[in-house]
Formats: sequence, structure tokens, C-alpha cells
Amino acid sequence: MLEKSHKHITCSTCVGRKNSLLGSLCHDEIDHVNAHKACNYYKKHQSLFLEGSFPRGVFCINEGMVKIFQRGDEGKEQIIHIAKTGEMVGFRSMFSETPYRVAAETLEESNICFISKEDFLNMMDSNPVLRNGIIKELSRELSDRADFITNMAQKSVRERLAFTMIILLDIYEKEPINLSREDLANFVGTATETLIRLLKDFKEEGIIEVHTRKISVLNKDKLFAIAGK
Amino acid sequence: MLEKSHKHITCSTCVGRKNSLLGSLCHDEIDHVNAHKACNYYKKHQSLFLEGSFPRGVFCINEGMVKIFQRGDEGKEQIIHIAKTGEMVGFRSMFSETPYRVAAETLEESNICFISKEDFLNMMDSNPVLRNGIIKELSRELSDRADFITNMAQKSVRERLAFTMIILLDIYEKEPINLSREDLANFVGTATETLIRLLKDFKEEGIIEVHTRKISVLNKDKLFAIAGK
DNA sequence: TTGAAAAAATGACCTTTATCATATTTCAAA
DNA sequence: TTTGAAATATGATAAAGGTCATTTTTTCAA
Repeated sequence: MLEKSHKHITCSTCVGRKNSLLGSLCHDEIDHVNAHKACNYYKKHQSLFLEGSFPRGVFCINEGMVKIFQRGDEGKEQIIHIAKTGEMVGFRSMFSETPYRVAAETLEESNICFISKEDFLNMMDSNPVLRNGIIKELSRELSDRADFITNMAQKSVRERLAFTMIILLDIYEKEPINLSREDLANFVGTATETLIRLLKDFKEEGIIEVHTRKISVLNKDKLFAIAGK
Repeated sequence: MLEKSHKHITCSTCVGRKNSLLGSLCHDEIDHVNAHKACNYYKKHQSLFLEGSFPRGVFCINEGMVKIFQRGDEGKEQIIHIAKTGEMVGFRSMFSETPYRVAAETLEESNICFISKEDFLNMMDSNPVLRNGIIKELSRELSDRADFITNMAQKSVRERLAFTMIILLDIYEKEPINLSREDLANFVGTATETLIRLLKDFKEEGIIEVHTRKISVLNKDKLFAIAGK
């Protein structure tokens, strides 16, 4: 259970930061961020930003999980990414100076800090390592999304589910996957009913184990085999 | 018809460059690029780079058209993007220092210049405008790909075809769309036969006009209506 | 100009997956 | 602990779209 107070989270001792984009910051920079940022506790299902709003800065996940999604024409969500501890969220549209085309919402209770656009852009100007890290990250995500598109276009729902579960294994690490069936369906890009039927298949094939909404993977190799390469 | 010789294309008079990412270069920088780059004439269906190879620099389209695509498990191509005159191709994987996850191939005869990784990264280090332009461009493409994913997941093939044709209108400008049925299907993400049947529908509905492989849009509004927003 | 190969088009059929209706289980607030 | 709402599950059905086979048209090189 997280600390629910709004108490300040100290950047210098933040465990997520070390491996994050802000891992390259020197002491002075960290101190500056630390003094200027805002820290917030978010309940489950709280919004960080909405599609169409204008970016005012970046969100830094100290602890928790956030879904990044778009709403299609009939209101159905398509989850594009799930960000977790150590990740930064919301900087993509900030650079393009356009309104968000995706929305972000917590999947569980989270502690999330906020760095203003101005502070963040200043840091980027003066810190080439940060800058290059961002460029690298943007490029990496671009490749991931190309894969996503190709999967969407060419794979069956069953194959995509396997693929998605592999991604989720990485996100949830040793913990069981803990997403609503609807969110899972919206990540795979299918109807909730179809997803539920396929989960049943996986269960019967001994690939997963399900306790209410929590899913544990028993046979990762089979998932890889189904997902294809 | 393009000049088929391998003669040098001068950056300072390149019409595409003005509105491109290299539009911000000062005289010295242009002269340097001009002196160090390589110019090449490409026939139709020639490869710029393959999936899995390592980036050695960036390609700058002086004139022509290039498809960026991935090959799915059964060898079917998924076209991710079509780049035209003035666009730069191949820099995304260069930043992430990983092998290309997409391939690039000309759709028509083209004149394309090549700037080495070293030269390009040096320019980026010393030119903040170029740097910011790249970051902005990467962000913009990231948003486009989120849209692409959501469309793939939630729209019918008919809707996606309309959406794709709107994109192609932008690319081909006043010219009729000139893509093989297969490429078009691989951009929409469907089977070639399905695509052909839908084109027939569009023809019968008076939305398009077809002369052999060339497609002219007669009613853009209908396309927008079908594509949804 | 012609002939072969590639591309486009059409038809028949079948699988996948969405949709709608309804039942059952889980969860959280009273 | 109960209870109502939300989430999950299941069944029946239909439609969208993929696949395979075949024909027609176009293209391009000899």
C-alpha cells in the first residue's frame, strides 16, 4: 500500500529515477528539479491528462502504473502503452506543441511527480545526455509502434493476446498481471467477450492461471510460440 | 522523367530542402553537407535499406517516393509510411543504435542523397534548431502512429481505406494516386482482393475514378465521412 | 507487335471475430 | 452481512473479411 499523503518525494533517493531518462542528471540539476516539481498521490482510475488538452509539463512515475490510450469514434479505448515506475509520461506532445492525442490515467494508486514544461525544456537545453536519451527513447517507441501496427494488421486476436501478455510480463515482472478484462481487450484491440473466451482457451491449455482478475503466466515459451517470433 | 545520371544535386538549390528538417541550416552547414553527401539515382523498387541492417546515415529524398514497411511473419508487407520529396528517411533507428526494424524501398524512380551518421550527428550537436526539429518530428510521428494503431484496432477495412486515401491525397497532392493494389492493401492492412472489391464500391459510389492503376478522388468529403472525423 | 508474366479482378466459400442477450460472479458500500 | 452495481462469463447469431481458384487485363521486353 502506498503512502497516501501528499508528502514530497525526494528525487535524489527516488529508486525509479536511476534507470530512467533522468538518471543522467547531476546533483545541481536534481536539486533544482526537486525544488521545483510537484508531487501528487493519485487514486486508481484518476486522469493525468485528457485527449485534446495542452501539455504543461511532464509526469514522472515514482510508483504506480498508468495507461496511455486513445478513444476511438464509438468511445472505445485503445491502449497504446502502459507506463510504470521510473517512466516519464506526457512529453511527446509537449515537443510537438500540439494538444495531446492520447489520454493518461492511473491503473492503480500511484505517486507521480510533475515537472513544468519550462523546467524540463531548460534541462534539455543544457544537458546533452538527457537530450540524447529523449531522442533515443522517442526512436525506440517509434519502432515499437511500427511493430504494434504490423501485429494489428496481420495477426489474429489469439496471436496478439499472446504478444500482449509477453509485454505485460515485462511490465508486471514477478507480479501477476492485474488488469480488467476490458483494459486487456482494449490493449489487444478486440472485444471484451472475445478476450474472455481466449483467456479461457489459454487457461485450458495450461498457459495461464487465473485468480479472479489476476493472471499468472505458467508457460512463457508457449506464449512466444503463439505470438510468433 | 527524372535525370538518370548520377550527377551531384546541390543542396543550396534543392527545392525539397526549404521545408524539410534541413531548412534551418546556415550557409556553412549546407556547404559542408553538400561537400560530404553522396547523391544517387534509384530505379523503381530499389531498396534503400533492409530490416535488420545497421543504419549508417540518413537518406534525403530530393525527388521521388519511398515506402517504409515491415514484413510480417508470413512475408506480407505492412506499409507504415510513405515518404516523398523533402522528407528524410532512416534516422529513427540511427538514434536508438539498433538495427532497422523497417525497410525502405522506392515506389518510383527517385533522386536520393545520403548523409553519413557522423556528419548528421555532428550537425545535430551544433544546431539546436535542427535538433528541435528532429525531436518535434519524432513526436509528431509518434502521435500519427497512435492514430494508426487505433484505426487498425477499431475501424472497418472500408473506413481504413477512406482514411488511407485521405493520407495519400496529401502525399500525391494534385496527381492521381499511383500505387499497386498490393501496396495499397498493405498500407490499409487488408488482403489485396478485399481492397479491390472496396475500390469497386468507391467507384460505384462516385467517390473515385480509376484509370488502370491510377486513382483520382472525385469526392473528398465522402471520404472524410466514411473515415470518421 | 506479340507473347509471356505480372497485376488486377471476380466468384465461391469458410473462418474469425464482433454483437447482442443473458447469466453468473465479484466487489464494495451501507 | 447484505445488496445492488459492476465485472466477468457464456451462448447464439451474423457479418466482415480472409483464402483459394480462376479469369481478365495490363505491362513490358523480345
